[in-house]
Amino acid sequence: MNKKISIVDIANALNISKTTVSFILNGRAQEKRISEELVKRVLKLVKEVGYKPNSLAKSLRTGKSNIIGLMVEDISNPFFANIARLIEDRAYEKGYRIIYCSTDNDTEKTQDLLTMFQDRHVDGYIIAPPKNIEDDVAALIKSGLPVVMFDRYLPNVDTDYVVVDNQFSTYNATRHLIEQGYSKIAFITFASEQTQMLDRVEGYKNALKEARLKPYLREIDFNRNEELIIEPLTAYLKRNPDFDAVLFGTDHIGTCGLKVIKHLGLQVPADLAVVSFDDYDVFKLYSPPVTAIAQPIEAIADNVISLLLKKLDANHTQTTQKITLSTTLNTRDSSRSMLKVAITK
Amino acid sequence: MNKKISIVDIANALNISKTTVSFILNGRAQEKRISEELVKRVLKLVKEVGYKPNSLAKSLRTGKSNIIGLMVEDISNPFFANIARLIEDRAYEKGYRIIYCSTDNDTEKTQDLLTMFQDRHVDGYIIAPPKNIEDDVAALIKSGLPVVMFDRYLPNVDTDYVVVDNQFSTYNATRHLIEQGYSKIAFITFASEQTQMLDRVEGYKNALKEARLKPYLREIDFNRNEELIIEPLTAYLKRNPDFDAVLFGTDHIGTCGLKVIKHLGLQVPADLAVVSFDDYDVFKLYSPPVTAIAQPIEAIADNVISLLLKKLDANHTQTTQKITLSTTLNTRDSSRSMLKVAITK
DNA sequence: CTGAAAGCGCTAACAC
DNA sequence: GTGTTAGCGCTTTCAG
Repeated sequence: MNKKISIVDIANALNISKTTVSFILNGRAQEKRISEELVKRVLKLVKEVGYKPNSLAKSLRTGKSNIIGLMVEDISNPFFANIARLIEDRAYEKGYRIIYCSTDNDTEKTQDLLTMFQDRHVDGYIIAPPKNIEDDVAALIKSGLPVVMFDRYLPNVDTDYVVVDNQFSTYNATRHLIEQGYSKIAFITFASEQTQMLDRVEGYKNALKEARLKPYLREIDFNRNEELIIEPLTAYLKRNPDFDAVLFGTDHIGTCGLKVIKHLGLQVPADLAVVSFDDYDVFKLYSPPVTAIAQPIEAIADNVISLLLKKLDANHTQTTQKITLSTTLNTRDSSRSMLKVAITK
Repeated sequence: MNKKISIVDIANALNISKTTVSFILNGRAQEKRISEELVKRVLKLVKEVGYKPNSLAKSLRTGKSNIIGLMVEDISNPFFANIARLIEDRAYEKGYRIIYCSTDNDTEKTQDLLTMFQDRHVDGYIIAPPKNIEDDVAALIKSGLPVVMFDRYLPNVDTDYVVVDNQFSTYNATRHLIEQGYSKIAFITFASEQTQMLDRVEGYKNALKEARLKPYLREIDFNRNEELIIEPLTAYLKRNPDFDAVLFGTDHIGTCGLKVIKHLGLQVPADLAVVSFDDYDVFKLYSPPVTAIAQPIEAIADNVISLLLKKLDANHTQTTQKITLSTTLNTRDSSRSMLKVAITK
């Protein structure tokens, strides 16, 4: 029923024109010097009948929607789910609605989604971009749409983004392992050509090079089926029983890694010290607790949304901003030197 | 640039009417007996210039959008995040896009979101309903919109839903604890008047009554700030050192519970046996592994989406369907009788 | 087979 | 101060 009431209906009911109603509803009554009394009558009727302007039509006309499109890699990944949630909250406070989608790191799907967002007249875009999406994003930006990226960025596209200092994070974590006396340190991560992964690999390698140690890098193809991650991981660890420490490149691979370690019956850190990127409950609750690189999720969300809101603001005369936040290495027993662990026991 | 091309442009370019173009684009060329040659020319041009029909305008006209609105309680909760992801996948295969939002169990926010979905001409709704939303959902259904609920349902609204057998699940889990020799069994969960929670409490109570044991129910108010869950939980456990087992009502409270248990230095299951609703990595990886009630996430997602697609289908002459799926109790060491644990060691 | 024209609900010049 | 009117881009009846 509500749905059928249009601005015309309420204009007719009051014997005025829909323009007047439109002005009043859009807060331009003053400006248009519409009598207060009329304004009241209109507002009253609107309340009474529960009239809601059809925002679809509005968007069609204005090109604005108060909706922000958020594209994460995979909403079932805790990192993205948490960020999404925080961004949604912040946006909601400011009167924006968020609609999100998972890109699955699939370029085609992302393009498709981008198109959908675009002709849904989304006002702004927050994207964790998959590969090969440069052109599409560049086109978006060129046509004046506000875009903010996070988690990773596109080196060849000049746009605002919020990322963490991936390179330093793994450098620092690796150094920590070295300082604790480990020397055969593997880095196991997902194969990816995206900035965040490349940087993490880089940081790991740098730390090892500095200490004149040999790197052992294993990149596993991502797969939604966990078995297909666990299997090569198991094989790799079995094939290299002499590793004394391992650094996992993401929370997901870290979790899989723990399963493998548990299954193989390895003692942490005696047989193998462990550090993982991202810090979640699994790591905190594991025995022993796992050292982890914590990303500042709240700060990421805050920065992303305020960057976007700034761009959404009428006077967007600013240049692009690239924000790099730092992570925290939460050291726990999984990576302490075996000596110290023995002592504290 | 793409954005500016409209159906008129392509009609003009070919010197035909936009009607013809529209027909061709909507696969009604045959029906309208448009020459194959023309069809080809149109399609070719469309490809060339990369014309995409503006779906906003299309929706305005047809009232259809091929978009499904999905409202979960909190997207950062793994249960909902996983379901959302699976539903998104299934829908995508069928040509539907999903837009999701978190209701936060906030009635007002949900109403607001519902309105947004509604005038975005969402084709169907998938909702994990918060309380006091009966009227709004009833109105939705009354106006002929397809609605499917999941995780919980509204007893007073006759609609399709997919839930799990909550009552039997906790009954079964509690019985398991009793069989393992535990007798002072607490049930700790979030305060809620929703069907899923009420059923879980009921199942727990029934099992205890059957065994003539006393129930110890503690309902904690939900809070986004984990501290405010951990604190009362800690207090409750400290106040009742004689509990020999505890059943947690959701994954979230289960995770918090583990933190508390770890912090208090309690041995599981010697000091306290543990079972939790929902089965996630944290429980599998904990030492000892935690017995958990696993919800059939894939089946829930499958059923939800196929129910909705069925309703979306033109001939929706069917009555409402209420689907209740069963859970699986994955028994692990956290709830084995202490005797057995000793033996297997 | 194809085209003219109405209209989805709203906004914003432009007139009165 | 208020009303008229022309679209936004598309679908669809109804005439040719």
